[in-house]
Amino acid sequence: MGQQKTAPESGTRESERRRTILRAAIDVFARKGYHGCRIADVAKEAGVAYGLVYHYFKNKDELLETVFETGWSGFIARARAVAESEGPLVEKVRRIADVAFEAYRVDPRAVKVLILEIARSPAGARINRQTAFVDVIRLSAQMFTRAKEAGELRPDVDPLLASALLFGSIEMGLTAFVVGLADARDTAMLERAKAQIADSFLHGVLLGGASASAEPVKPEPAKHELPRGEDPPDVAPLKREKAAPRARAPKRG
Amino acid sequence: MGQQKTAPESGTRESERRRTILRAAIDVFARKGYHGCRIADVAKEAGVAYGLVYHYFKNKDELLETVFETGWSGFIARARAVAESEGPLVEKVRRIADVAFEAYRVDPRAVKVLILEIARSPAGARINRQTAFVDVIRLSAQMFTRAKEAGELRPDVDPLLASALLFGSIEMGLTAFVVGLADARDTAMLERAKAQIADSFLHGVLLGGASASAEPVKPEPAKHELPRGEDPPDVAPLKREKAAPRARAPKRG
DNA sequence: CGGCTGGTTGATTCAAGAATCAGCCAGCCA
DNA sequence: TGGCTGGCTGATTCTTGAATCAACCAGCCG
Repeated sequence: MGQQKTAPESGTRESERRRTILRAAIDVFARKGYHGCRIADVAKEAGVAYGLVYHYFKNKDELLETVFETGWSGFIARARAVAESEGPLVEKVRRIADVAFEAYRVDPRAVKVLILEIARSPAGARINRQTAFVDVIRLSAQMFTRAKEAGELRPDVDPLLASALLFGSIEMGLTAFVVGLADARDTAMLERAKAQIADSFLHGVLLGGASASAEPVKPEPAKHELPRGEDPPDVAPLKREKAAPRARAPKRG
Repeated sequence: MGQQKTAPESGTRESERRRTILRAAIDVFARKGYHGCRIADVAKEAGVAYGLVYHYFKNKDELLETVFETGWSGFIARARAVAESEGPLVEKVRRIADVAFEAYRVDPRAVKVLILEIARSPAGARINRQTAFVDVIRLSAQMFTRAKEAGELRPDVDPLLASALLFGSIEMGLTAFVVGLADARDTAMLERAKAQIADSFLHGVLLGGASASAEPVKPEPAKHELPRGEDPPDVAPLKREKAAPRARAPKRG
């Protein structure tokens, strides 16, 4: 009684429908959060019958898990390629930032789900969510260890910590966009953010203080400071969806 | 008809029971996550009848909200005090890192809940969870803006982004402990992490490259590199609790 | 001492929503 | 054309767990 769920057709060409549903899931998760939405929402978003979701995915958890695997595995692969490549640390760090921001550019919703729902919260139980997160950090920690042996790193810098800090910076940088603190439509801002993350990180970590070819990527020196058009949009310019799913009976109102 | 729930006695001396329950909630949330636990778990942990939880808290959400307010407001207050104080940026940044790590030292569980459940996830709907998070970033962004005007910051550094990066680093540094990547019982490691975060961040951001009085706090130059006793504990040394709450009927075999 | 007050109990109620399943229908082969 | 296959449907079932509430008890006051 095998699962005919995966790939009814040839290898990569999994059912069109399955992908539609997955896509819808990403969107809905991004909008309402994993716990804040019901399977019915996903089905509706996909324009598909409720039951069909269960035809393609064992349960809600597997849905999230799949979103995770799909998105994360791609990122890990790219990050690993960079981390294990040859070349100066400076380059690698910049390219890792590239990978992350490119992922965001291509599919912000997916990144949002990855960051908000999966990377942290003990939400979807199943897979090694945390483990996976930890994996990337380990991966890049090795990179730093090698860099350190090669004398590219300040000797007092702990590779593991450095790795954590790099991804912390990247993640929080992205979070700023995800959460709406910064305007994600502002491409220039994205570019600047990416550059600044790599730069800030490197200059603090590299052996030779503020040297090490600071501006290689962006041509403009320092065009605009706070790229958003208006001044700081009060408190939170984020979308602020419906975001109040639970709380059925307010006890004594 | 008013809520006799809060503070049946004098102001600060809220019912002993209430605090017991709150404490239990923090512990259980930290262990299983907000969505992964039932009120019954909290009650059991507190050694208290199920119904009593509802005597002191309107509902599950309010419980999380209270955990949030309790923990976060303290942190914000301290962070604000630092950010708005007089003195060189270097000092302030170091003190902010202090505040965060001190909070962790005092009550790691609470910090875990704050980081994993509240700061990010669209979990507990109610309060401005995200807003609060955003607030701190704004707060420190102002600090950076002023620093920049005072010429303490590289001119090409965006204050908002810098702020995000600082907290990203701090948060991810803490997450490393929260998640078990690093051993939280290793006090030296905590100290080093704190120092390294501030240092790395500053040197990349400050006007004068790698200058600016690097080692003010820690006396030892570079004692141990990877402070954990053993070598990298495979994949994930984290507690790995039960962490598989959902998934009732596995459909077909 | 007897009855009142308010913290405490936990079985019961109830709604949400995950998962199921009995079929429907479109395309295809004989 | 008739019947078969398998993707697809969505009302129905079933489980979970939040929230309620009627009763209980300990101390206290009159």
